Amino acid sequence: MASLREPFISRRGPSPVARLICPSFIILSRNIPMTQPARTRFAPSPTGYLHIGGARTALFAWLYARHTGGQFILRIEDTDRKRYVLDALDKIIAGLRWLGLDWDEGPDVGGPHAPYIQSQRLPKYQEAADWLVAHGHAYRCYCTPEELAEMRAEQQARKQKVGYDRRCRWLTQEERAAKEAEGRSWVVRLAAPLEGEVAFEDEIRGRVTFDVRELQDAVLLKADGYPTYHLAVVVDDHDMAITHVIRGEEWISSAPLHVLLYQFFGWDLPAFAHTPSILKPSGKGKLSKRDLKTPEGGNVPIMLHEYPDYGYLPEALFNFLSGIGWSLDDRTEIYDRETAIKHFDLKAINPAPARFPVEKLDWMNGVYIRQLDVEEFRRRLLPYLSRDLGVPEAELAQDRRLNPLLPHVQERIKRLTEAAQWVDYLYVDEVDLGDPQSLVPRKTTPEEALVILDAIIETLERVDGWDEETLESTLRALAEARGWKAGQVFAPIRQALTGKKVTPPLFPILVALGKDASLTRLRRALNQLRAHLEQA
RNA sequence: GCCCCCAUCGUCUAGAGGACUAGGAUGUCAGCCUUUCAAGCUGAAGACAGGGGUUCGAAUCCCCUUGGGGGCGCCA
Repeated sequence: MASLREPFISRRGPSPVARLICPSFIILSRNIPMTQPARTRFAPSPTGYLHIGGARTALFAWLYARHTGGQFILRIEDTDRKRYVLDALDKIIAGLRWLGLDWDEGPDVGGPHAPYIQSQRLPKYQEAADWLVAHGHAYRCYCTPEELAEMRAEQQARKQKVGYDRRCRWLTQEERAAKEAEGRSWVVRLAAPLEGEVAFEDEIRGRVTFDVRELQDAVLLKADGYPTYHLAVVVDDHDMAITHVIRGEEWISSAPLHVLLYQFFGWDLPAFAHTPSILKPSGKGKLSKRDLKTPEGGNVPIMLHEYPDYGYLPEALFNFLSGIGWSLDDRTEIYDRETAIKHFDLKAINPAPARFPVEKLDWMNGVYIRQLDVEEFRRRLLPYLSRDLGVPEAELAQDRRLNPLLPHVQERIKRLTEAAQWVDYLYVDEVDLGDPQSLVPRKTTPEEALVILDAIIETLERVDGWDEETLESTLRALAEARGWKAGQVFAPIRQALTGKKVTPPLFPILVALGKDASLTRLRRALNQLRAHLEQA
């Protein structure tokens, strides 16, 4: 039996973060020096996609590893075979990479503690479970799911506490032999102490204490031979020499279970940090992977892998996410990865749950878009433009008409998906002018508009040089000469060229369209307005 | 129901007993700029959940209440 323990002995000797915690009394050795490189991990389960709250937990774990110069590990917790979602893993990994998180060890990159997929580590958990049973820290439970359901129903009916009543814990050797002779299948349950306290020191919240009487004899090994989360996480975190267990606050309740397991195995305790959850924008409940699409009250997606599609920049999302529950200082909102790494600290995380501040994300994404140099903006934008305009990307890449417009589009959008609406008029043969009345500027009669349009066309036909400066000075001169306000001249042009009343600045549009196309559109508008007037 | 966690502008946050007339950001509103819309600039409104303590002094420490969140599975 001794040999079974062997694989679980720390490879690194006594950990500097050691905490010895026993029921009823607590001995703590505190204060991990910042200089200690941390090994953190993110351990998603492919039972669903990764939601944005989970992504932030991953982000914090990554930041801490990088801050301390340690390692970040990706581990897949796929011990639930019933709820496995086929494409979840791919989407999770793609999402994390897109966000800019990289791992030093993981299922796809390997590492000294491979495999990093729990379903491939089954013997380790089984050995661990056997060891616990052999040492009296766990026992086999032969109850069937039906029996347990019945038990729970009775407890509820009698308004008793609901939970496993430990009936199999007290079975005699003979009774056990009989159950096994029946061919009953069994699970392994933790034999939790009957009284005392378990406590651990949370990096974010300080000491958290539980009365062991609140604990259940939790299942560690399922009837199918797979471990539950509780066993697997402890065995793997120890085996992989994780120094800081960083996970969502929904795990606080089961943390004492894990502390007990460390203690039973005789392993050094890692540091724990339970990150606050991110609540739905409404504030009602935490974000969940069952929420799928966009949260109520917002048009922002919940699942990480959908963010690219919605036109968000990874560096913007990174910055944004890091700012929920943590802040760089008392005034800096925009900062890059390196700066975040430099300043990050688990202890500075605000333990209070936070709503998902939808509005702030769009603002920040806009800031990042504007920060891009135009070439980079163009490169990132093209796939979106292609998709939203229905124009092949190769064609767009050749299209030089886009160039004069790009800086103006960049200044106007918060998400890359909004770009198409600012340039779509370039990709139609004839613009839909709608009501000819829209060609008539404010405080202008239709007759006067006709005159203006006519004058514009005549002027532009004769203009020498088709660049922004020339066009602007020419048209302004026209307005001045005829006693029109600049807006009276610009508005009909905008409408004629784009069919819209809100567009990027006019002169870049004229340049983008070119002289011929511009004049064609202007003449067509003139004709429509004339026809409209004659009809009236 | 029981246990655990949490509580600063609408929202995200700074604040670890005196530097607080509570700072920043977002959102909102107003003004400037202006060819539309943006961007930018300027300004305004806007918070320490309530009640008890401790202290010369509390947003900061303690207790209670209230409110919110999480957990109580052979799910993670």
